[in-house]
Amino acid sequence: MNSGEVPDVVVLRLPLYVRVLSQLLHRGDNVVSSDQLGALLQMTPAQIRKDLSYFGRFGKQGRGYDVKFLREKLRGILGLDLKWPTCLVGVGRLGQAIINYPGFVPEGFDILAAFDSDPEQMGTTVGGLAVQPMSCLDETVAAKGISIGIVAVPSAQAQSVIGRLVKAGVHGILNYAPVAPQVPADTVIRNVDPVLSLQSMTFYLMQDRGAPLAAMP
Amino acid sequence: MNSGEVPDVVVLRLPLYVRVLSQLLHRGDNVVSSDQLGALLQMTPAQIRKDLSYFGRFGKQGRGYDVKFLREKLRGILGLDLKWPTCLVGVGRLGQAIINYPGFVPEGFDILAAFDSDPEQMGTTVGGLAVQPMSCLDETVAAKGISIGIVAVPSAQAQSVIGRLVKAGVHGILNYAPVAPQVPADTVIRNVDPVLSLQSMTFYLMQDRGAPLAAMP
DNA sequence: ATATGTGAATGGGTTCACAGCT
DNA sequence: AGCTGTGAACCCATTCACATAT
Repeated sequence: MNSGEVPDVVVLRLPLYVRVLSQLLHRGDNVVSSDQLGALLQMTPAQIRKDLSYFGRFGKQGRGYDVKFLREKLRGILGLDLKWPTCLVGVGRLGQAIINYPGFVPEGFDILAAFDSDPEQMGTTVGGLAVQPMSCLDETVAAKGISIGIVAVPSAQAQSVIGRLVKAGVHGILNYAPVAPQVPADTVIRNVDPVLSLQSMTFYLMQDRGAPLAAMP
Repeated sequence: MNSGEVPDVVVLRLPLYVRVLSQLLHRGDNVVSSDQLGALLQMTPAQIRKDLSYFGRFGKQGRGYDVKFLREKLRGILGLDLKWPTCLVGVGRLGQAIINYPGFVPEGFDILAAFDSDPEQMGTTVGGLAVQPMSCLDETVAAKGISIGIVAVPSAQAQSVIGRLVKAGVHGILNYAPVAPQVPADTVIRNVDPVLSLQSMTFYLMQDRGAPLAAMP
């Protein structure tokens, strides 16, 4: 077991492992090998074993990993067995889609408050939450112990909103605005940016003209 | 100039450069140095210069880069000066949010068709597009020359929908379903997965308890 | 027999540092 | 003088291969 620093790329892969293990559990599989996991995730068995070795020894030599056990361990390491109080800033079309997305809550990310700077939004309700003005942000974040902020405001406002969230005590930001915001070193930020994804995809699509689709017989 | 293989990480960064250059152009800046770009993107100047060197020599020694010129070059390399016919599969809440998102079209990604397997959706219109049954997929993809598919269906259907898109001739997939789909080697896939992002974030938030926020004086 | 856990080897991306151009 | 372009050095992640456990 390696108790040193864990590479960021490894941490990024852990949730993927948890997800596959959940699927296996659902199917009724009790044991998996790193070979099987590798096939499901399209990665080498060695990488999976190495990744896991940063956190402990979870397998049984000759057998493999107990699905339920490994899943619980990884969930604990990631803190997925906890509730994470979350808030949303920006309740436009995108914000509404986010708050109504049924995938966050079952994973422990409870959106407990919604904010918007538009006076017209005040008094309205989104996903069962009363939309609050930005002036309530500090108080609500403190009162509800909110540690994660989801940012769904226009690009021009994103940086300042993120600054306010951080100042209010939020340490994690999920940003949907197409910008590269600056945050303090002790703040974790993740950007959801489908346009960037598409724009790097087209590079490869361009090369494709006449790519090896299938060898002629 | 290095005409060999370009690392994938470099391609992933190019759209970021384009975006910053667009901002600079908008502000009226005509010239930038790799130092300035590095400060804006929080990366080292050396990395920016190295990245660009894979594609050519775009700067002027002693001066820096002409913003407009570099932006045009990078847009050309990525194929962003082209129109990319795109389709959407899945017009549920998420799909509707995607099709109404105003960020795709101005970047050249035109959603020209929408599909859904739900019979109740047939005949309805989403974002100005008539929702088509899945049986029309092959024909429409061919007829409109669609090369990119956006997948916003439930997890259980995602893999089969992606398979159908690929078979229909689509070479790029933007997948919103929380799964890790398998695609042929000549197909490019990008996953938009905010839950995974949050789940790797909590690992660091957990470590934070008592983290170095500021040194005591 | 079979599959983990892990040092060692490998490979690839980032940073350095300086030659070269303006 | 100032900043790019780039081989070389460095660093870190992945893969290998085998000792080890069941």
